[in-house]
Amino acid sequence: MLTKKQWAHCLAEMDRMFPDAHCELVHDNPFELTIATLLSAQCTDVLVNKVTKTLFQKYKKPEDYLAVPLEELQQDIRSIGLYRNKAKNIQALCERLLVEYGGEIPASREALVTLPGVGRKTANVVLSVAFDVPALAVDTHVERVSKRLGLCRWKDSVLEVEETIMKKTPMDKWSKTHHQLIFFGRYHCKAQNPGCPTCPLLGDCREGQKRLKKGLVKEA
DNA sequence: CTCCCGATAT
DNA sequence: ATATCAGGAG
Repeated sequence: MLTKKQWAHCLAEMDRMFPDAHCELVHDNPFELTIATLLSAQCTDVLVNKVTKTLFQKYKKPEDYLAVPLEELQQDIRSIGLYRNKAKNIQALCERLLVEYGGEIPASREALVTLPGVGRKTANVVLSVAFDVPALAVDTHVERVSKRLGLCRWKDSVLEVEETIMKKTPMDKWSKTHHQLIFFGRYHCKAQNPGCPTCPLLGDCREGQKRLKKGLVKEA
């Protein structure tokens, strides 16, 4: 497992690698961010942004998503994948927003996770990005990077990963660290062919050291 | 645990 | 051909 000193070094290096890490889901308000994050499940944010560019011109408010047949909304987001579940969740979400929350996205995790299609990860994204509430969303990148580094255990659940990172990171850096871990996972420590040969974190990385001993890390 | 699912990279 | 992508629900 990473020591405190090693994690501090990782944070410093990621600061150098990705000083402007940020949310790459294009949005103008909490409602749009919630829709975009819901759509982003098992899909690249590039594809999500391509769809929401036109989607957010057609649908501005919850009422707009409920004014069309389900099949029409499905077609509008078809290229995203998982489009039947997502379209159904969006309409159910909008219905609940109008009935329970005056058409606005609630700013508490307890309320957010009760919304259709919104789990803990999406709730944490909305909380931290839209409402500036301390939270740390663990997505596929954050989970993979944390486990490769040895920041947490391989067997940890996403909730355990979240708790571990929060415990080991100052609260005022949760949001920045969250986005830096995503950028690091997306652009450097990729799922396929991780960039170990040029990685500034190789010396601290559990998986990287293992690969090094196996001769899998060739010099750049 | 399985299912949902199209687009893209490898 | 196969793996992966800002997951969530049953």
